[in-house]
Amino acid sequence: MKIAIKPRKTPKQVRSQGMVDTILEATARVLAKHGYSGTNTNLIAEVAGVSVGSIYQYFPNKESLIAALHQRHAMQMRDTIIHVLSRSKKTTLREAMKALVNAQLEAHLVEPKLHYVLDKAFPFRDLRKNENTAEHDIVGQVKVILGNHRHEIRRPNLEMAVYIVLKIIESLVHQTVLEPSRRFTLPDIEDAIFEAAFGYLTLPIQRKSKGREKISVNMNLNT
Amino acid sequence: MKIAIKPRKTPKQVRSQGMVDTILEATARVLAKHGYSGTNTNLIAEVAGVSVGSIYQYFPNKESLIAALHQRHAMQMRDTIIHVLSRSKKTTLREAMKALVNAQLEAHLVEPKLHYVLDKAFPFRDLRKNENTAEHDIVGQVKVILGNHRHEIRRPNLEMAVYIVLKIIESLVHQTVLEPSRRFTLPDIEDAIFEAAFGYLTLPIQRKSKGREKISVNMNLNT
Amino acid sequence: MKIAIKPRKTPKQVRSQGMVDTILEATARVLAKHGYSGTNTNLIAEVAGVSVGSIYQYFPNKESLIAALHQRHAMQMRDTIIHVLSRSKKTTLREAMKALVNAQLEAHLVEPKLHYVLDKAFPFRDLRKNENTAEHDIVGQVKVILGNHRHEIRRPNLEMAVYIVLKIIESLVHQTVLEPSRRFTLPDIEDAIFEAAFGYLTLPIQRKSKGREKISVNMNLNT
Amino acid sequence: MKIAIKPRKTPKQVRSQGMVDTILEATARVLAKHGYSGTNTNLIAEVAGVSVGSIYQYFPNKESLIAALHQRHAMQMRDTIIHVLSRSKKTTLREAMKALVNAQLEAHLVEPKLHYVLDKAFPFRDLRKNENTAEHDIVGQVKVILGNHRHEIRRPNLEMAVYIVLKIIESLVHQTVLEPSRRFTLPDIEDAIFEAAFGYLTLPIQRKSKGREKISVNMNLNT
DNA sequence: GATGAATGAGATTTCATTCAT
DNA sequence: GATGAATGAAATCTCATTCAT
Repeated sequence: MKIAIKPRKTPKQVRSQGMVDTILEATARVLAKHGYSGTNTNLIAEVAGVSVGSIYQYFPNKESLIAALHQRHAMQMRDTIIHVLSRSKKTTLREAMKALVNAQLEAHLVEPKLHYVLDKAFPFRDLRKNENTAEHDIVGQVKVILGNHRHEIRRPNLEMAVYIVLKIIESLVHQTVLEPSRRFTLPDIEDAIFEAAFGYLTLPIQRKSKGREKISVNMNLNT
Repeated sequence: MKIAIKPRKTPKQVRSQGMVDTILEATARVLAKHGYSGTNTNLIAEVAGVSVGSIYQYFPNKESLIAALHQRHAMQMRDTIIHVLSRSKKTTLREAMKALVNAQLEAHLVEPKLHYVLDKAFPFRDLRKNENTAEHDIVGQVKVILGNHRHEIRRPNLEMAVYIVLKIIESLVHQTVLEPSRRFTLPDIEDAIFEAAFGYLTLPIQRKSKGREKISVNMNLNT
Repeated sequence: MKIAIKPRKTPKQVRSQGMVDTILEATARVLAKHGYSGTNTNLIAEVAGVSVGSIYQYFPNKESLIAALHQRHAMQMRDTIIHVLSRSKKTTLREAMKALVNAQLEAHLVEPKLHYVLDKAFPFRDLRKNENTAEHDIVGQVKVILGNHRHEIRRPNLEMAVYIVLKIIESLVHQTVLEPSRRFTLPDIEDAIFEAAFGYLTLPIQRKSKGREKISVNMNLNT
Repeated sequence: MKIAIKPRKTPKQVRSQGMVDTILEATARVLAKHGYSGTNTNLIAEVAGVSVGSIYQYFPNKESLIAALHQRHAMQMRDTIIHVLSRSKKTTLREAMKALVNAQLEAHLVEPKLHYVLDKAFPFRDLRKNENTAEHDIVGQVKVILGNHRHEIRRPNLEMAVYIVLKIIESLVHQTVLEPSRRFTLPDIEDAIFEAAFGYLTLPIQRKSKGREKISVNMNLNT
């Protein structure tokens, strides 16, 4: 079960980079069309108009191929989001949050089916570390923006506020994109996502109710 | 790809029911330990201490096996949540929401790795219908509770409020359980999830900003 | 390059043992007919009249299959040799050595082409350890026999004499079988092998010539 | 399976010859390090610091590459042995045989692992003809030397004596080099090899035992 | 009903060889 | 000549499913 994940070559020649792109593009198409378990290297090669051998010229195995695709998408998303955020640095918190929600949603709506597969069907492992760079960059940007509006925010811990706000947006965006509601329109949902994020940030502090029972369940995931 | 999904028989004999349980239990264990792509019927049979043939006695194929497991978990979760909600019908909105968050979290913390797989790596779309019964029940309960506190809730569309609140809680709970943060404690995250839900419900209405640009991306998932 | 070598199951049911035998038989036939590089699992399965899957039911990979065959042959040879030796325990050293040479030769002449491949084309690794049991048994028997005739033997170190005598016989037998001479008859070669072994054992000791230059080449094989 | 075996060209340019050497050197290294089945042209090219294409500039296929290496080694060994033998033409039989054993051993100790592969894992039968020139030369030299000491040698057939003596030495040297004994020192084994060869040559003739049963096994290798 | 050995289509991966640059 | 990306036939191996016992 232990498999190399890194790409076999990091090709720097123009020709090779084209090959890698072609392969990843085909992988994305196949993944989006046939789902994870319907995806196989021969099909990818065929769709890419390339021979199977070429895939293994650049990726040591199927997993690394999907991992690379995953990483590429994380990067693309980060770029989109960072770009949008940078445009809204000087606006109100409200506008900034709206822009953030909108950016996330837009980024995910580009290839929703692919996102679905990449996100849902991805055989876990902690390849997610690949995303970390991307996520780290996003967190940094958001922290700056929330910092700029510290006085409007009611949460005492800014670090946590950033974490939770991003999770709220990310989670709801995923839900929206992956299992779109038939009952509500996208703009309405977009508004709702914003309201959840903004509501969280601005909800007045409440003194803790004492005596409330707390969870004491074992959270060990390594069973 | 067209496969029967319903279990082959709905055994009522005690012994058979035991067999089915044993198999589902093993499936859960294997799924949790090896992930979706590492799960195969022979392994399940081995872990169950049963022969492969017996699996096919009760399930027409591998997919139906996982579907049954999925359904079982949805039922278990529904029961947990309904139970908790029923206890908090007459309290404040705040307390009800806290109870709801707590119930979801508790329900998911029981077998987090399995939840991860069932939720993330689940390759079917349509089988989700299985959950619908369960989800429908939950939605009904929550609508009653929110209805009981309609005056505190600022969202004009109650249907949507129920949908979004449940998604907020579900999404954040999943996130929390599947990729637990190392930086924040579980109680703090639990509070944050509550604040997101409660903040959303109670955030004062804002008149729509006019001229805001709207998303117009094609959301068609069937490419 | 690290591959499990042990058989996957050590089947004890009659049915399974038959399968394993069928597979090994087919492997031997294919190996003998097509050589190592012409041997592949599909061909073996075909020749065995069995499906590929069945091979992998009992052997984790191709190598282990050939290793098992190797081991089986080592065992068979040991049995043959031990049997012959046990019949000649009370004869003269001369007769015992003749019997030993004859036994080795006979054992190897059964399936010479297979021996060729198994011995020559075997991808090294130290799977040879499998043979060790067999070899150990043979060494033991020969030591007893040489011990019975200690007074006729001129070599001071009996251990070494056993080692060298066995190597002489084994080496020459291999040579004879694997690349049969077109110029000399088998009986003549058999006599010659005996004479080499017997000559070695009975050659009068010569006091070492001093000052002779010795080899000082580095024998490290792990480059 | 029918493949041209001769090198594609016999390059006489200095540069080309350097290329061929580089390739053969790399082939030797790879073969010694990874064994026959672990050897592939891409790896050879990489180790040689040369492109695969260049290999096919000089060798029509992989087999011819290994054949060329094989031939080169046979030549090198012949040169070493002929050289040593020529120095000991006028000495005693004993000294000559010791020199022969020593020469063989030395020649093989240079790259034992490579010898192992070339000797053991070599999959061709017919290519051995390449060696024949070399072997023929060696046989000739040894025949001269044994002829010079005909009176000391007890074997009636000199041709056969030469054949067997060479086989004894070659076989035991191979054994020694390929699977070095942990129990005996190299000088002791060297002495033993000499004793085997010398013992064979000088063992007094014994009148044939009459009624002894002879082998009558079919030696046909072409099954 | 239960069993599990057997199946074989199909997936993954390798590597000798070619050929455009 | 030299290069090495690309090829694709062929090899290895997997695993859902069947069926004789």
